[in-house]
Amino acid sequence: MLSDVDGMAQLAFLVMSLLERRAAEHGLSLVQIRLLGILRDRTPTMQELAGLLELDKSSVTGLVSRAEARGLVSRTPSTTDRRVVQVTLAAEGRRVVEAGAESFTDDVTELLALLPPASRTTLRRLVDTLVTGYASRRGISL
Amino acid sequence: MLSDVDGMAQLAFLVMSLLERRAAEHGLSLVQIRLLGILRDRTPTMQELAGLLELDKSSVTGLVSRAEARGLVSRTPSTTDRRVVQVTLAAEGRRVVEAGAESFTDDVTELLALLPPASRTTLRRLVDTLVTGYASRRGISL
DNA sequence: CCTGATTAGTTGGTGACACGAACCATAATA
DNA sequence: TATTATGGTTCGTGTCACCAACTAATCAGG
Repeated sequence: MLSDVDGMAQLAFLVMSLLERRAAEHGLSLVQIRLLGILRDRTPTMQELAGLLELDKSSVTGLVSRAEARGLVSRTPSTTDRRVVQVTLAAEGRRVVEAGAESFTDDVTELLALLPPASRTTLRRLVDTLVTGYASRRGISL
Repeated sequence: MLSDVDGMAQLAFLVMSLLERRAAEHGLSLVQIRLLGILRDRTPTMQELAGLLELDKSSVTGLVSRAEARGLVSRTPSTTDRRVVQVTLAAEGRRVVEAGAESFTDDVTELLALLPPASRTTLRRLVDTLVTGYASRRGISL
């Protein structure tokens, strides 16, 4: 049996691989699909995106510019602080990220089918505890 | 509570983040630490590495060349097929990957401390089932 | 044994994407 | 009003992804 550490790492690589594959189907990279995922339910500033994606702010500038060039997102200047922009999902971006999410859901469902139903429920609980516990500890909004 | 899908994705991002941070401490990228991790217990060919890392073989050429330039790995020509090279962990590479693995183990241990001991055991079992089940299905050697 | 096909790995080109330093415009503070 | 801090961008540099094309070596078939 895999150790805790190897198990967590291997599972993470596996899930990343599924996500990358689905992102690639829409001509997107992993970080692009993460960006669009974040924008599904909020309109963060560049700084906030940098924090959420754990990237340098200059990386976020490039990432958002390339996504904007493809019509996936748009930048909205703040009305209260002229230094600030908020990033918003464009219609095309929403279409792409929803389609990707749907395919990825199929992949995860198929993966979890390796477990009996009761174990899936147990896993969901444990994963939720880890993710929300970790986010709490780091002061991150999911 | 997070859905199965969001939970798996968030957990994967979290674990990747821990790994990336530890890799960066040794001046390594995620894919570099993955490469060294693979080389801990085998000496694969370039083709095998391409398969394990799910990368184009030209990407593996670059990755191995950069690692070789840093003294982390070395290429050994095959004695049975002059087209083939096998990639081996060098002493420095072994030092780096063991140190990284140790730090990452600490991170994972701390993360799992969010769960009671019985749940950790349960999680390890479930994760093992998923990872080995998936590998079996894909015909992958872990 | 020779020839054509296939394979292993490399090279070159291209674009994405990471970071750090420096910059400009704007906001906040003294 | 002047100074400091902040938000985002630009520029330079290096990694890293893929694809096409290449070279050298191996394999299969006649």
